[in-house]
Amino acid sequence: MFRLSKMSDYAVVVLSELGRDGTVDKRSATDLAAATGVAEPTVAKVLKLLGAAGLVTSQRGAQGGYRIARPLSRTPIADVIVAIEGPIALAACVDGATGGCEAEACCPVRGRWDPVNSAIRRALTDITLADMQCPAWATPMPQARMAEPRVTLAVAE
Amino acid sequence: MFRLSKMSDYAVVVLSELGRDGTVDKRSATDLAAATGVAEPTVAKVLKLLGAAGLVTSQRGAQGGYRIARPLSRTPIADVIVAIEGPIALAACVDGATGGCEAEACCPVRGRWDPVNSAIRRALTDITLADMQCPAWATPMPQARMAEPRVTLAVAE
DNA sequence: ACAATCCGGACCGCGCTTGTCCTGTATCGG
DNA sequence: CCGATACAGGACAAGCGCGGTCCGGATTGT
Repeated sequence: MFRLSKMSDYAVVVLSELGRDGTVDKRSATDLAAATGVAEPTVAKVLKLLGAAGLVTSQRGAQGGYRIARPLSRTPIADVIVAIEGPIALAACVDGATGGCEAEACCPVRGRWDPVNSAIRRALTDITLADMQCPAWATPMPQARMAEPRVTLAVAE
Repeated sequence: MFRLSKMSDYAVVVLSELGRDGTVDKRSATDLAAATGVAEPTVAKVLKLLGAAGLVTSQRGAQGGYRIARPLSRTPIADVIVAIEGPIALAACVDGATGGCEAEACCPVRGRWDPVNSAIRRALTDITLADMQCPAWATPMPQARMAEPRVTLAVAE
């Protein structure tokens, strides 16, 4: 599988809603939760992470809310994923995984995932959030089709 | 992160060892465990999965062992990942995730991960196991450097 | 100044992945 | 023919990260 966390999915949903057809309105977390159907605390958490990464700006206080920092077409998905999940890397032995594999006989293929990581990084920076927007329902949030055309995409199998 | 499971890493290590400089020798799981430094039960589990996917052939009984089905240059990493982790997909709502998100207000971006999945699939099929082999230590398994040059690869951050 | 409202950080339970072990089966050597 | 070796398949326990929730502090409008 590839287990991109569900949070990143939520982030894309929220950002898409927040930047729908170039809107720069201030939207509250509660409002976004209602519009996207995602639980409110979860939306708040996602927005928090996105704010820390600079993808959205926040306005506190009454009548406050969130605003997108850049248009969707200028926001590669890589940025969203990094904001939610941290640095993109494939290898298991990443960011000091408690002692580095095993002390003895350490990974013979250490660092060999680099070309793979680079390829994926490139793929993810080439696609922006705007590319993920379906022009059809870019306006009133249809919210119709339920659960059939899963994404899955088997490779070889 | 991207959380490619550690098992896939082991699979690459084991396959690389098994197909080192075009060898087609029969190797036992115990032998491979000793050569790679990975725990033997884990090696057995990985080899089992690889065998089910047809990436290695097995010979049971005394003097049995495993053999690679194809040279490393003909084995894209995508095959290995699919063998270990299952179909490659990024979205969270994959393979009937118990009711499909939430019944109501289902993912507004359903299916929008397709271009991302395609791009990653392409990147993973373009790189073979041979590309991950460092020509320098393709021969006697140096097993020297310990734990410094992590893979990590931050994207934007 | 008060109150409504919203952001920020901390916390905890659940599920998955990881790693191991055990039993059964097939093959080869003696 | 029998025993030893080595793979096959499943079940099982532990560790960890994710997901989801809550509460406190800050801020703005009235």
